[in-house]
Amino acid sequence: MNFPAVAEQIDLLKKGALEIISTEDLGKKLDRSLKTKKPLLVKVGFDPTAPDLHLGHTVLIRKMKHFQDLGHTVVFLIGDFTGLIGDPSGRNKTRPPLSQEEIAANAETYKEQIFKLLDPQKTVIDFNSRWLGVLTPVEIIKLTAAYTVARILERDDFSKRYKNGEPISVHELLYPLMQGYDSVALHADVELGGSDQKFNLLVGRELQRNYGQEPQVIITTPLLEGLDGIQKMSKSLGNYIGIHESPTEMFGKVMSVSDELMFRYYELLTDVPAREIARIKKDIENEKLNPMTAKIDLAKSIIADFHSATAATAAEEEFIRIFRNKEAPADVQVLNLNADEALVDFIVRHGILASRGEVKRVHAQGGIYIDNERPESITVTLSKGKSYLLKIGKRKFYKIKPAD
RNA sequence: GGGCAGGUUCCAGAGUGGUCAAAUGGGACGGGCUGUAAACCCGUUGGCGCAAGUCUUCGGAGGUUCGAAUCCUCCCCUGCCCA
Repeated sequence: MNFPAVAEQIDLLKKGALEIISTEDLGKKLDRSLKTKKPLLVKVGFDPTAPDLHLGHTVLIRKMKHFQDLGHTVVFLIGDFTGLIGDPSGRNKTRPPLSQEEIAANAETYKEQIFKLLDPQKTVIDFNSRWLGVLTPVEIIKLTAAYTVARILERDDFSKRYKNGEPISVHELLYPLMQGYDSVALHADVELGGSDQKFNLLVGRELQRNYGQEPQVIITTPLLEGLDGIQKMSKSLGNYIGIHESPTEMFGKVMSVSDELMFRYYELLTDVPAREIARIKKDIENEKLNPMTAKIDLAKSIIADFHSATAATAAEEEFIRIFRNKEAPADVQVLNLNADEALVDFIVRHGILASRGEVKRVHAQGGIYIDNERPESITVTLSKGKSYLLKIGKRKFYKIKPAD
């Protein structure tokens, strides 16, 4: 394996990374790997719970990919043992233990999702129950002796809970130690994680030192802002783009992102070099480039990652058709009409809008179109045997026609 | 077991006997503008009804009252404190 020069490697690894502890150590490790032709072992831990990844998660996965592209070994570690504790950061709920079957099934789901970005040939999948599950009590005591309570309580969420007099179970304190022990067991050279994982990653360093190993370098990735540009992308906030979404959905969602947030997405969700991003930004400021064009390119790049370049182009054409040319999309949902029916009734019956009141409202605001014209009244009759194009707002299109 | 604070429309959060379908903010939706589903501006945001109006809604069940989200009783749930 031929590795690129160290400086070049660091350049790539730095992009979109929040923090590297330390860049110097990273340089040394890369340098050594270059000389010995031995790839670095890069560890990234994931929860064993059913994954449903969105672009926020891919920031980290992309960083894994960077290591792979540079020829290093990436271990995708499923925390099936630590999952029994549940990382207390966030909430302090103990998780119900998952069965072997569930864990295996979740691992499959993970694979199917991460291999959209990662190279299956170069990805090692491992489970930490392999070594944590066989630790003896003596070994566990040795592990717990390697770290002090005061240090663990430094962790932000622990200290907050402690100060507020909220309960902290003893086993929760073990979580960072167990995760750190993973690094010992794997002899990890590098561990990647989201910025919220910083503390745990640092514990890995300490433990490795304690077990006579060279401490791992840690790289944290930032939390990606959601579509609103303010809160972090999450499923529960509904401000996410899921990696399973259709190209059309993805395209639209990317286009709905503010021009400002677009650059952030460029940085964290594409492999466009930092230099190039800066150029795009400048061109937009100088009005040499239309922000919309840049946003279209971004959307296409993201879609190409999870679908294909062809799908990306198709999504673009569709978008332009609908929003610039204000035409109907290529594939319009077809609804059948077999008897005369008032417009309102038709809309409500098909659940397009929730109630007659809502139809009334939207109509009053000029949001209902039949064959591109605003009907006088919502009680106009749709005649059987005829075809209509119904448009509600800017995005909902329906073709009404008799059943075949 | 005891104490305290709470449970309001999609969310947050006002409202403490009529003027409350319920302030305000967020979100969502619609319109305008635009090379973007950017930004910005305006509007809408319980059901039925063309409307007047009417029905259902403020944790649950009862009750007081001409009238309750607002008062009383019991119950359920959440958070914190004490034991």
